Amino acid sequence: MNDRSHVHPHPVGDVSEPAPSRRRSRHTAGTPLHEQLLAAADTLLAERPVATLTTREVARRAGLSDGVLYNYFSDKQELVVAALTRRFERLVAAFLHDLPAPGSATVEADLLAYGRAALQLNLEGMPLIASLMGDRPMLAQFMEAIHRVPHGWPRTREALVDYLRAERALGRTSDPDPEAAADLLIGAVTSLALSQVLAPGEPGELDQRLERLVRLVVRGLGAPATAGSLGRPPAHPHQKETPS
Amino acid sequence: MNDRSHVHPHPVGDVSEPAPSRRRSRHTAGTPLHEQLLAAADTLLAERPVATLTTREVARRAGLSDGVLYNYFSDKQELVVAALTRRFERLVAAFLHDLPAPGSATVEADLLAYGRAALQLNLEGMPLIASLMGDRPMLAQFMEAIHRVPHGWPRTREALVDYLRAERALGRTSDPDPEAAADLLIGAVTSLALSQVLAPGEPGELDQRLERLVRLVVRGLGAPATAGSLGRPPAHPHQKETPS
Amino acid sequence: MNDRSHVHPHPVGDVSEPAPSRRRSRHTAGTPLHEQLLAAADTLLAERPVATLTTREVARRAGLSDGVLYNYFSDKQELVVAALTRRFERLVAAFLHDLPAPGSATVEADLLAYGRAALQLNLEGMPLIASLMGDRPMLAQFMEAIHRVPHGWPRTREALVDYLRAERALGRTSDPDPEAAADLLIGAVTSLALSQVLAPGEPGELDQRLERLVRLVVRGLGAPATAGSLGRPPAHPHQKETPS
Amino acid sequence: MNDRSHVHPHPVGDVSEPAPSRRRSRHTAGTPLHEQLLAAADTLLAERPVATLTTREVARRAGLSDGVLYNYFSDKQELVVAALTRRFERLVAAFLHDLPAPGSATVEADLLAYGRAALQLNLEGMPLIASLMGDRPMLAQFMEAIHRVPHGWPRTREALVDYLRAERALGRTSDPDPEAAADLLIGAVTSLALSQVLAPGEPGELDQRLERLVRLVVRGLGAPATAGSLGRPPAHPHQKETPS
DNA sequence: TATGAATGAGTCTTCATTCAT
DNA sequence: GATGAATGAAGACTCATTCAT
Repeated sequence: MNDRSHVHPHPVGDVSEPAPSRRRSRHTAGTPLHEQLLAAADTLLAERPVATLTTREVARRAGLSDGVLYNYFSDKQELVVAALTRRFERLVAAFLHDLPAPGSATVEADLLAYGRAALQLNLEGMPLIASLMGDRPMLAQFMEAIHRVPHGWPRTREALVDYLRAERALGRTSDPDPEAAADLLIGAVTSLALSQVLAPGEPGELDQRLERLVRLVVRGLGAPATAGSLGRPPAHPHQKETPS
Repeated sequence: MNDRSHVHPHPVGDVSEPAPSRRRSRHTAGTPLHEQLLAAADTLLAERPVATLTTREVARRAGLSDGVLYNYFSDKQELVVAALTRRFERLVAAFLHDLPAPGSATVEADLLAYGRAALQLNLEGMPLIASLMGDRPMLAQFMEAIHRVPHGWPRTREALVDYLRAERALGRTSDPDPEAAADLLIGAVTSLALSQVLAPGEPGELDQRLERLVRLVVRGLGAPATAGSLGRPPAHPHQKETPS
Repeated sequence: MNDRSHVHPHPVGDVSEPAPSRRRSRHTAGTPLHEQLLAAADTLLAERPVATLTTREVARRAGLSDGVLYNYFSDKQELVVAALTRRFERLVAAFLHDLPAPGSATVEADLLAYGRAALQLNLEGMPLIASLMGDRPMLAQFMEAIHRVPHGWPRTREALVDYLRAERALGRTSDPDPEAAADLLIGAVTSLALSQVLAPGEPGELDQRLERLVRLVVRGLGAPATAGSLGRPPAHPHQKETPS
Repeated sequence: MNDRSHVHPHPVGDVSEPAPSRRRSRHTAGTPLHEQLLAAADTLLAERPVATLTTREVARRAGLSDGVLYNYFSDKQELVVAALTRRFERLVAAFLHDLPAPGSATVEADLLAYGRAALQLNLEGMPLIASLMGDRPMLAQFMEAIHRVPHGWPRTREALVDYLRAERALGRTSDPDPEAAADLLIGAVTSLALSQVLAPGEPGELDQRLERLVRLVVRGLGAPATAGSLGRPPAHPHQKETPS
């Protein structure tokens, strides 16, 4: 993890397997058709904004007929939210999968790993969430669903806070406020992802910006930056200035 | 500016235009219809996501007939993007209006002021931008429009970078990388706004998190945190309260 | 066929389809809706110019709801062109159905039979084609469709050319240029039909003019006119004058 | 006129001058604005099918405001019909302008000249008439207008009939039926123009086909074809056959 | 249960026509 | 008269949803 690895360590592509969802409006849950529909909506969601999906297209993608949907979901919205939720949970799970353990490597390297994973999560999750804002009822239903899951969305922040607390306990940082530090790093990553989504640019540049952010955060944490292990920060791409 | 000012120094509510008369009186006070339509779209935009606007509704809100729109805009999209752009520019203008000058107050207080303004900008601007992601052509047109304006969106980041460079020049910080610091603070604010928009919570809490973030950033900048000068977080920013 | 038969030997009136029940009974006798829509457009086309059809009207005529059209055709234009094409092909088929064989009867009688069939074709086909000229994209699509059919429109000219060549081979004419002769007769018929369509007059008169045309053509072909078999040319309808 | 001159001896381009039309619905006639509107509609008509004109476009083209139209015409239709009529009259006038006098040149050359003029008339007039068929009320109004003019449309046929009668009187033809001969030539030309309009092809080819048709007609008229003066008929462009 | 044909409300857009100025 | 802003009816097309089979 010390090298400049990809920003996509855990590409969360399309559908994997069911992960039996909780309860469904009708009474069917892990039914094959139920599954097929979710999977179809899921792949479609990977391609375009929620608002552009049509029930017919989902059905066609699932290789099913137009009407089945209503045997397994009360609504188009219910189907879409379910697919959205699943997709989101997969993203979160991938994120949580192998975060660096406190005490391993350097704090800076750990946070960089964390940041990269978070960036990946945001790059994929941002469009989902953002385009959901165009549909308030759906957003509401989605937020409700996402918070019902025990280790969902909120866990991502907690994980970082936990890490930062542990490092402080280990004496590797003198971080006065792990939560603020977490907000800072998460925020930076969110913002990076947002700008990338709004105006797609070089992914490489993204990583460079991330490194610089992490370095600054580490500095704020009171831990010595081990700059050497990451290489010198590249000259800023936007504005030429000689680093002091 | 050293005091705990509102998070809403320049509440950019709805349009101040003539409040379109309920029944059109064949010209509504000489106001060009162009303006009326824009204003109508603008107020509507303050209420709900772009995607939910219909041409008919905009017209009705403007107190005009269905077809007028096409006498002033080539498209529904053109009208909406224009309204969106205007709204956005108002937000940006409000943000840029009174940022703290380098060297005034403490760095921490300055940054907090900056952060609050940025938070306000994001709170109002986020829904606009986000819901635009569900409509790629429109997003493209909007991004183009927003970048055409000289002191628009990109200025917000530059303003902070400039501030940080100036403080470093003044010797009040030892910030090695003002741009990264700016990204960090902006990102955190963006992220804060996003989470607030997604799951509305106590606005008071928002400000507290902001303060802690700023404090940490200041620490990262190599300037001594003057925590005391910030005092208690203000009461709710949305509802009007007399500044202490 | 030697007598003065009607000009309408194969009246290609409206569609013979089930005469769409006034109120759709959820499937209308198993007839695919595709067919119903086509038939509805077809009958409408028999009544009025293409440009006056509306999707709603076609649907209503078919006893169906507004949107069905788009389950079977990608476009209003596609439906209309399909109906137009069908109608046209029926006309052509009727025309080609019983053309006189070379060597049968006299050349003059054969050509008169041909001319009458062609006149009929033109009387019905002209309004279809002509009003299509007001809609260039549709005209283009129609022309393409019409030429895709193997024995369609172009066959009508070929049929006459073939006939004339055969007669020459039989020695019944000394026609130096069968194609020009065909163009001449076809053209005259087209023109006759056009003037009839523009300013409807006595159909009987039309036939008289046709006979005189044919007689002249036969003369041009170098075959002896067997005027007797057709009776005297009627007195000129427009200007009374006894033929010398 | 003996050489292969252009098919467009009298290009009837856009508007010339007023030619004070008869009576107008209101009470204005040669008024400048009345004229401007007509001229604008006229030029527009030279470019596209009647059905695609909009009142606004006519007004803009005339450099006038949207509403003026209704001060000079009761209707869009009235304006358009007036413009159409004028245009048509110009075409007819151009056609009648210099027809060959009986006894001049050879009959074949004369008829070829006539044919070319007629072809030109048809090439320009066909689209006008044809696209009018898509609008029956307008067609009716147009036909009425066109027949009110003394030397209008019907004159074109009469002119040829007169010529043929004169030639017969001069003994240069033994034409048994000048009217039929006229129908034949006119028809051929109409048909040629129609096919050109439907499927635009080489204009040169058009002239060749015309020549062959004329030759055949001349043969039918009982006048010796003076082939030499026109050059050999080119091998048929469509189907290879050795001329006998 | 699965199908997919059918529905029809709702969207954007055009354009002839009117009428206050 | 001349203007051009405003109207509003009408048209094409989409798509979630229902329901007979």
